[in-house]
Amino acid sequence: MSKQISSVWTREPRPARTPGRSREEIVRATLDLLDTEGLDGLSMRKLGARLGSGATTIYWYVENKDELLELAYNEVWGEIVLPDPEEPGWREAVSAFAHSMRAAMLRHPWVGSLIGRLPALGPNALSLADRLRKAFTLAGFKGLDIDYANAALTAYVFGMVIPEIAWEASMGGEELDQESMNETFQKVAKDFPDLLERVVEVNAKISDTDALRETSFAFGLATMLDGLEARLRA
Amino acid sequence: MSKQISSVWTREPRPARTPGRSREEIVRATLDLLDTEGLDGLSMRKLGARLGSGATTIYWYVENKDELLELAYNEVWGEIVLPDPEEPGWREAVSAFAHSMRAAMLRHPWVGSLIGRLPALGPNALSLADRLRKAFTLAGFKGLDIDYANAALTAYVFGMVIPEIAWEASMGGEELDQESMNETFQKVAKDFPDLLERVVEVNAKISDTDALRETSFAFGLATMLDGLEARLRA
DNA sequence: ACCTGAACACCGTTCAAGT
DNA sequence: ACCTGAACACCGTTCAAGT
Repeated sequence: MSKQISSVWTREPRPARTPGRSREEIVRATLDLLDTEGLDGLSMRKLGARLGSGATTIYWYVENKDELLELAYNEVWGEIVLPDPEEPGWREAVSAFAHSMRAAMLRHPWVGSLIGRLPALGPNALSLADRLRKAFTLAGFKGLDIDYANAALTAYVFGMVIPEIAWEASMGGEELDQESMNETFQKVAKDFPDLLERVVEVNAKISDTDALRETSFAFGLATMLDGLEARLRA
Repeated sequence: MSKQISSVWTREPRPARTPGRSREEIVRATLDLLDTEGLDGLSMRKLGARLGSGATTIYWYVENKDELLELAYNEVWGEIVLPDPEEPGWREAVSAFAHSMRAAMLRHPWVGSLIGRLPALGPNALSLADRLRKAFTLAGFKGLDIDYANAALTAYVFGMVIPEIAWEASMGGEELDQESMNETFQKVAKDFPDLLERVVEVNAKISDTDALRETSFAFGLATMLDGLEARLRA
């Protein structure tokens, strides 16, 4: 028993006699709290209250708050769908996976702050990695390239969605109309006239921010997949 | 004056008479504290102590802690280098940028938790976006494709490095030898024999984790750039 | 085996008061 | 104009004590 990574998943879980409370129940409440009140809204005391127990009861089921977050994190991974790559072809399967991953992250924006802090070692994350590996193997990748392709694709999704989440958060949940958007940029980007002009121009042309983001996501995804296909031919 | 995004950069800064203390000095101290003690190590009280003042003095220069973090975040963007794309060609310039961005993030791992929480509206981020736009314009991208290319590339870098940071953090600064690495995975991935076998195999072959990560980064970067070039030809 | 409340050592932020 | 300390409303976590 040498040094280990600190994670819920490296510890043996409690036998889970499940008398009244259970780890399952706690995770569900945690997810609830995170989804409604965000990462800052989650505290052991609030969680305890929601479970009708003392805050410190939770420490019986979980070593600390980070473990709780790892458990919740794992649930998000469980929501991501990867279709069977045999049937529609690997590119379609992987593309659907990417969109599903983006949707899951946007549904649970608090993951944006977790990805840089907690490792994804839960069964759901590993299962997905396993299936993604199979998709890329089927595509024709060999050896380490399978893992590289894996990493590259998920990295792209992470990297697109994480700043999306930050953007959403900074608007505090309120929709920003086009005018105040431009006002903000005028203030912020006044030393970068080219950039500013560009943003105002785009804003004028495209009113639906969500659609723009989706298009941008699709562009980069197609680009990444094209690149992967090119590597397959080489 | 309609609704604005909440950010340091949308407020007029203090006149900055700079008698004793200054925003500059505070930002430097903040960076110091973040780099040595991490995001959790930064508190207004500790920062005040480091500046030889009361904790609440900082609130004269900054509205709240998030603004402080935005200021620090901006500094990191300032460290990223983007070579003149005219000279070595856009692909080389953009590639150097990506590596420089990764290096800056690894130097300041706390950014990993910020990217999903704070918008990057500081002058350094905008200046970089401006220059990156120019590089992609020079490459031959037109209209919105310039912005899409921009987003895709930076997303890739973000997405690769952020989990790298999480991984590093979860090892608590200690190097993990190969054996305990395998031990960890055996515990965690016991339900995914293929994945497990693969990881152990790779670990046996490649001892230098840093080098593996760099290779993986280079692979995805090349893939993304290939994809972008393909789009240019289309 | 499970749950509790008190207690400890922290937080960010407000604000009246000082110079 | 700038800085202060006290105070408020929180935190995560430990631990002796309860059932």
